[in-house]
Amino acid sequence: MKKIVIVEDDALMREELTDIFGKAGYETCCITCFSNTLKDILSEVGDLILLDLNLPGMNGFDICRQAKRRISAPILVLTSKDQLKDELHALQLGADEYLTKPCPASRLLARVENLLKRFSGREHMLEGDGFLLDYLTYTLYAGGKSILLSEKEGRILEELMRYQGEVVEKEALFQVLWGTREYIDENALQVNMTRLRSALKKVGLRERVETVRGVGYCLGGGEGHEGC
Amino acid sequence: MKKIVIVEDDALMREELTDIFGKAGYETCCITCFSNTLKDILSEVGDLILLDLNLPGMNGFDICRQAKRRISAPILVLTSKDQLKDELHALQLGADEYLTKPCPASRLLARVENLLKRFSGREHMLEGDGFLLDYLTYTLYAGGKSILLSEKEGRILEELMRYQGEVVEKEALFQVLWGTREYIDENALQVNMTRLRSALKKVGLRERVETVRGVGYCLGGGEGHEGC
DNA sequence: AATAACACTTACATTTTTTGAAAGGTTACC
DNA sequence: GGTAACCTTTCAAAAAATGTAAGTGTTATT
Repeated sequence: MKKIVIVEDDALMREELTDIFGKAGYETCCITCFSNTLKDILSEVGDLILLDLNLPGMNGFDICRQAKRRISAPILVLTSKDQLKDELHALQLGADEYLTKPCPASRLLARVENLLKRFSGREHMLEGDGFLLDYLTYTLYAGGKSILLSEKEGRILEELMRYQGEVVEKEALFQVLWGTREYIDENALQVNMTRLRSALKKVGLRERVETVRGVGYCLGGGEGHEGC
Repeated sequence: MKKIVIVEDDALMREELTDIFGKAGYETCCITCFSNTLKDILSEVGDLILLDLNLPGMNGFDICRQAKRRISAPILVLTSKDQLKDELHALQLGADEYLTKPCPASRLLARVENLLKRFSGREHMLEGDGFLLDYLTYTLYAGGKSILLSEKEGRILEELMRYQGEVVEKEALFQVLWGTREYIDENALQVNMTRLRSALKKVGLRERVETVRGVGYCLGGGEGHEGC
């Protein structure tokens, strides 16, 4: 049973949505407190996020962008903002569908189903800037190609992607790759980093992994944006 | 450069679309003769199909459904049919997006970009009944899981999927796996078939590969439909 | 129901791939 | 220009994929 996470501040609307999806055979989960919305969304494991943009005291667009970076579930924005520029903005930030209220239940359901279908099999995908990683099999998709990474290569890339734009310390990578820091030669990490870089190069992703001397590594976007 | 296949009977509209996408950096290709539309669509290798539903002398819905079965590119329906039921119908038949005319160029472009992004990395996916196979890396997606198949397992499944519902002869599989029939023990195929089946079972796909005694193997749907 | 032909499964040996150690080269910074 | 940090290549050990072998199960025919 697919689970939908509903992020909507209007209690009445929330009830209606819960009802619609309940009847259609979905499990739902509502976020009702908006003091820590993003964290709450991330901690709920759902198959689709239904997001209102008009949330009390915060920017819905920001939530959309941040959530998209961290989770692989599709985001459907359902909002009363019916301006074209809002739609374009939301889509650009990573929303996968944009519907305006009022919206017939049948359309909503059809679009939800459509999204879920499109994303089926993608539950384990992390999105990077111009590429995708399946972090179960370490399959890397980019530039119309797909290649397999070895476990170590894949695990490194996964970690860098989860903190995209931030610096991941070498210590953290040791922990992730070997579960410990002890008895591991630093060179082992470097060798695997070299291998990852050359794999990335094979699919046209050059110069993505930056070295931060003395600290660790950082996955940058194609060209300078971002920065935590 | 991404290529968009435009299926639209109004010449003026066609010109406008070509212009819009051309300026946005896409390659376009228009189908102008509608005596053999489906075949023409299938023979064009594009990254996205832009489909009008009101085509002379034929049912746009049918085209949508048929095309979806055969190609992996996303289908965007752009039509003047603004009835909700048409939208639902098209989405159900496999359309990936549904927009009604008139549609601002910016919205069209945003949605197209969105679709292309969603489908990037899926160029090498074969669709089965309830599962997907990346036939470059032999990554199998099903039941919310993804696993890697070994080369032989993957190559067998790929072949069976390409002739889904039909019987694939053992001879054909020998050819596909080893490039020849000679000097290969039939048991080698059987062992790999066992391994494939157990891999399928791991992701919840039981009893999919049927044995046709004396002839070969056949990939059936979940339960009885299809048939050569 | 006995037989023979075909299909399936498991264990093991061979080959291939992944991985870390070693050694030498390169780069950034004082 | 010297030093510390990082990168790269090569090689050997460990892990995974694959075929062989041997035995078991199933089906069709008599």
